[in-house]
Amino acid sequence: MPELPEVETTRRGLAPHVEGQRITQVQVFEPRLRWPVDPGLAQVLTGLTVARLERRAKYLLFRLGAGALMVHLGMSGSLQLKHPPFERLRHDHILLTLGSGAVLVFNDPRRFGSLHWLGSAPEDHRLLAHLGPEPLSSAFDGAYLAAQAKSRSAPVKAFLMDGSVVVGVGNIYATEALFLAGIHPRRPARRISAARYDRLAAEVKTVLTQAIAAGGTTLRDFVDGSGRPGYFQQTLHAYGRAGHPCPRCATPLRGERLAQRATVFCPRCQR
DNA sequence: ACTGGCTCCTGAGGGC
DNA sequence: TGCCCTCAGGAGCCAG
Repeated sequence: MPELPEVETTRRGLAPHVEGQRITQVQVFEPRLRWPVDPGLAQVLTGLTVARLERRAKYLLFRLGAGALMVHLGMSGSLQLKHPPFERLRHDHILLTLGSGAVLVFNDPRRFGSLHWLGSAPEDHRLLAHLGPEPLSSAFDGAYLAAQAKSRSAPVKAFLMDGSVVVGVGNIYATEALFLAGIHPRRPARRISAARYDRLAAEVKTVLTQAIAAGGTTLRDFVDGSGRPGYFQQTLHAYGRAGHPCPRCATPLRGERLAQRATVFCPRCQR
């Protein structure tokens, strides 16, 4: 399920193959995604050239002139570069043919992903305007987290996964960062010291950086721009390991539901 | 200003 | 073998 490392892995893999390329054909086979695909998308994109492929939060931004094509992979989406002839697979919803002859294929079984055309000032779009800082930027640190947490009674895990606080930290990496920082996921956000937030911010950066280096986490269906899976799942300490011994103290890890999400933690190490 | 719950969707996996 | 049920989850949205 794509979180920030998976989206960044996709961006890095695709960028050299799409930047500078003209979009020569757009085929929409299934417009019913998280948001309905604009019926005019094919018309507006055709003929434009991709200047740069960027990422903001978990959104990919294909910069095209003054505008941008914004793509979200949802939780089962992938963008792959394919070379004709190839067989269109089930759930291949949208195909973008490039001047090079390669085809960018958007596949998404659960259709939680989306494509938007942002005609001008992309960062002002309602889906981007209220996002928090990037977790790997200098704007994100313990002091920032502590300040944000001041009036928050919600569990720290929900706080950490709130995109208006910090972007890109989904269930897997929130679970891992809290484990590494030794913080109980249910602890109210405002009841955590500044020193512990320093540690948490550092662990978020560490786990995301390592996951990017490993090509992301593939639990079921994530593949990068070339169809390759990630292998960070081999490094997970807590996520998906409920009932197994804690890697640190061997106490059985506990699995619970928190804010509609599967949550795993060590009842002894995490306070 | 926050918080928690609901919603979209398909496929995997377990039980029988 | 096959069917049915449950679960998984990103994140926008809404009611309280």
